[in-house]
Amino acid sequence: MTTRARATVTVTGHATRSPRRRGYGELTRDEVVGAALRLTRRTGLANLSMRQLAAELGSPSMNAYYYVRNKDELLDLVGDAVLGEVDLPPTDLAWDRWIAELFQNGRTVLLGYPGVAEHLLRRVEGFPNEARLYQAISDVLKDAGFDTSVSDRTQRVMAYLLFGAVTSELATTAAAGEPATMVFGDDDDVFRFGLDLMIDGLKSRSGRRVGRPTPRASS
Amino acid sequence: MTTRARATVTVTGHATRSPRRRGYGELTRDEVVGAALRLTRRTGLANLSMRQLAAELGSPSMNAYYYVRNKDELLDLVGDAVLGEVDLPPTDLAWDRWIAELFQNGRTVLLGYPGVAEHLLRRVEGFPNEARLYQAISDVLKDAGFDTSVSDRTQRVMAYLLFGAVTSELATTAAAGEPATMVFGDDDDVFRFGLDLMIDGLKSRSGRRVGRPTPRASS
DNA sequence: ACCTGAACACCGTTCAAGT
DNA sequence: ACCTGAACACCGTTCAAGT
Repeated sequence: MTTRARATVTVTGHATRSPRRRGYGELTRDEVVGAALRLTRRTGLANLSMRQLAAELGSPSMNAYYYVRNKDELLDLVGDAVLGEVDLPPTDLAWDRWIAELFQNGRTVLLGYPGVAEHLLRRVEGFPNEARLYQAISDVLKDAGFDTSVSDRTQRVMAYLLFGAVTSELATTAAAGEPATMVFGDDDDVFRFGLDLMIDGLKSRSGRRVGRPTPRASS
Repeated sequence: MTTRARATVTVTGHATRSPRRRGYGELTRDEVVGAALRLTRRTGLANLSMRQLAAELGSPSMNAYYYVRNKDELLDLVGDAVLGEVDLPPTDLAWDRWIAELFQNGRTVLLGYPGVAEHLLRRVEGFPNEARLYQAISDVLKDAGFDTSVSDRTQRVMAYLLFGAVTSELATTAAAGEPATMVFGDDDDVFRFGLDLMIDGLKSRSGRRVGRPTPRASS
């Protein structure tokens, strides 16, 4: 039913242009999302307003609405673009290490965009980069011998852990003076612990495949 | 440093009074929180404004600010009051069943107050009802033979799962027409699955105590 | 001690009007 | 096709002024 095609925004994020004033017709949907990404990195999604976005675009008013139906759609695009920055671990890893690494990559990326994890918790639709990640997880878990019901539930449950952890971590570090001065290197620890708990739980399911390395083929 | 004592709000939630106009000096901090709880049940924390709160209190303007420093403090009180509605499972359960039941209780309660799980993700301070829950979890895990480093991390990680799951579930059911008509009885399934994964992971830690029922004493 | 109501500086969104 | 700027209906918060 969506008329306007949903472009696979692959904005480079930090690389895009600065607040310089635009001429007529020089703006694109990707630049709007790019500006939103920059703003999110700097001040967090919670402090991103359509008016600040206009300022970041060098536009005197609300023409971003020409490229985006409403703010929520913009945030969806931002969220999916951020997911696009999450690298897939090398395919020759054993499934348990692959999963752990993927979600740790996800955490690192999301910590750089305050508020995005929180938004992703409320918006799960089928955006392209999200679909890419979920497909990859499915493949890996299937190769590891888990059936789709296990793999579907695993990815949802790990996403809850990831988004929940990042949201909470960002909130508490922000509450105690912005700089990374905090004692919290143990946030990493806690997240890793949660991941391990789930992975160990998976291993104890479908009994075998506990110690076996199971390196997967390249195709 | 906090001058005004933080009362252990134990508001009954659904039982408190309706929008009738108040006289002079009839308002209390607990009634403010009670009104906020009612509003949250009905329309969610996201749609709770200080002006609507005033209306719910039958007050023509912003006198709620006399009882609450700002909106965030109000939301903290609401959050902790909601946690106060979570019942502790009977102490004669084995630790793994106790944990599972507690978090399922938590999920049920939080699903009744849209937005509260999301708020709790950003605010972890030492409120009384939250402290009660965390203390209870610590005790149970300690009795089960886990050391404090495991138990501390476990409760954080399970809280992430709980708050993340509830936030996501509420968002997707809200996105598809409010009534509980959805096919999602499997939200329960997914959450239970995540809980089991973590509990199984715990069991595979400190090797033994896998099958043993370990009923705990009454003190 | 508690309550009022107007004010300030913001929001998201819409829309006639411009080029 | 794209951009503007004012307008609408909201926000959270503050504060002089009332009782």
